[in-house]
Amino acid sequence: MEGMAVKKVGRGTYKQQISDDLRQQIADGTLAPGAKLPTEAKLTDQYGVTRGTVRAALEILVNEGLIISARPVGHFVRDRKPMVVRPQAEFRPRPYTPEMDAFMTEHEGRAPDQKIEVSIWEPSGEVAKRLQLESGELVVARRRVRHLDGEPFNINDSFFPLDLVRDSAIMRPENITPGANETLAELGFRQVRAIDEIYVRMPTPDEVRRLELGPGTPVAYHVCTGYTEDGKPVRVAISVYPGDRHVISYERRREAQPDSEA
Amino acid sequence: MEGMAVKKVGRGTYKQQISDDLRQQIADGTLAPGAKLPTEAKLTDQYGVTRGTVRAALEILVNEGLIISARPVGHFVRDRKPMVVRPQAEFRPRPYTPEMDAFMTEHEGRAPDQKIEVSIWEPSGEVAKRLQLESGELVVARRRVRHLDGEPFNINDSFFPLDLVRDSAIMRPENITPGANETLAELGFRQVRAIDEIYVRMPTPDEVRRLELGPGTPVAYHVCTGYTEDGKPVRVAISVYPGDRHVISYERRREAQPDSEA
DNA sequence: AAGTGGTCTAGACCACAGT
DNA sequence: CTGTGGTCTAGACCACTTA
Repeated sequence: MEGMAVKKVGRGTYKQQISDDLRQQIADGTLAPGAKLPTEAKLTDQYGVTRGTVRAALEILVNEGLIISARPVGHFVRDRKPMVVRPQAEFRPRPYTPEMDAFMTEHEGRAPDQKIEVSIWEPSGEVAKRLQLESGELVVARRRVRHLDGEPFNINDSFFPLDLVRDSAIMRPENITPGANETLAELGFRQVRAIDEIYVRMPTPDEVRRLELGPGTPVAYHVCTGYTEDGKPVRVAISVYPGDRHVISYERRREAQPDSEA
Repeated sequence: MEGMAVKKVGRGTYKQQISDDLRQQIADGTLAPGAKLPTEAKLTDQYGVTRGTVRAALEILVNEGLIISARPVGHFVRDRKPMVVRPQAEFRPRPYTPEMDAFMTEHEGRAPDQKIEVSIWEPSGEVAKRLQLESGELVVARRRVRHLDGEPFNINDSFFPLDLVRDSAIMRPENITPGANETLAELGFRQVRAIDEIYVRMPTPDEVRRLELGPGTPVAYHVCTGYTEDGKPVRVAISVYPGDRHVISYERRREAQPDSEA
């Protein structure tokens, strides 16, 4: 039988030994993707520890994103990237076709639910700093969650200084067909420069809620700040990409294959 | 007093209420970066629950990467990006200066420890698939962990089909000054195309060990596959970037500020 | 020596799905 | 109903660092 008793035999704590054992079974296919793990009670017997210890071991695997807990049914091996997602997505720092998302999505499925929430906000410190706002200045937030096949796919929030866009199309919750950047340009704030920052981190509870994330799912956090000719920041776009639903992928041609000599 | 008893008052489980409370204190600066949290015993008193429940709450924050546990000293608010790291790093899909890393690092500090482990491996499924190897074919692995100021900074492993590079400079553990790609080109395998894939996920235990990662630290996982003119894959480079030590950052100029209208 | 967090046990009650 | 995982309690022992 797999999962023999663990007491006194191996190295490390019990929960480590147990999670290592299960992780190995997942890696070598003994526990295939989608397979149901033994119940906590069974694992308790097999390994000869208490339920709490078994749960601690399972929690490790949950936090690694290897298994999920489907509430009163059991634990299951997670489908690694069962994913719809982004084959051949564009990742181009430089303009190719205007109005193209730096992380433009090629969806075979549909992407409905362009519900955009427009509201006036006191900006978070992060946004205020990038827009160089004095304390008390407000921003217009255009917040949306993009969906794909009914599932939340990513977060796409944009922030503009309220002073700049008051009464413009940007403040209306409809989709802006020419694009917010074009609207901004018509208001006299054409962006000529942008700084992109990409962070990798665990999601906030708010992101967990909006994207319906499971445990063990990190996100890529992309902040794009757009500047006008004279260096004034006029727009901050924040995108959040769940790690389990996205692969950033691109292709390079010609000579000089980077990634350094190793 | 902050952290009043939690029983029966708020919504959600106790550990949720407690972690929410602490998270709020971290967000609003009541608990500044680097600050020490109350001991588990104190929190136990303050919230009126058992130590196990307090620990469950703290574990949530640890897994979110908000706090760290410095073993027998206490829990501390994590310094968000206290980081050396990559201001203005290049992120250029296209060649600018040859031999430049797609994720080239600008280090103010030093980057010693270019220890490279060269070994002959049975390739993992991931590598074998990308190199289109038959089962049984071996690869040469050049594995290294780059350090910055003595701390592990990222993983940089390259894999080449053994047949192609046998007895070449690639099999020697020294740094290859002209670059592995140049060496490969001299062997007749000039790369003209590369496919990059970037995943965001939690680290494997192996990565945790090599990079000395703490809990709650996701990684960006970058796979670069290089192809010759006739479409033969000759090189797979795998880089792993800890989320707590890297910011991928780049700047764009000129018109067309992507990131889509929102 | 004292105090910290890390681990484990033993037992209890709950909400929720499927039978 | 039964069985599942989710939560919580109460108490114990340990390893480690610091004073």
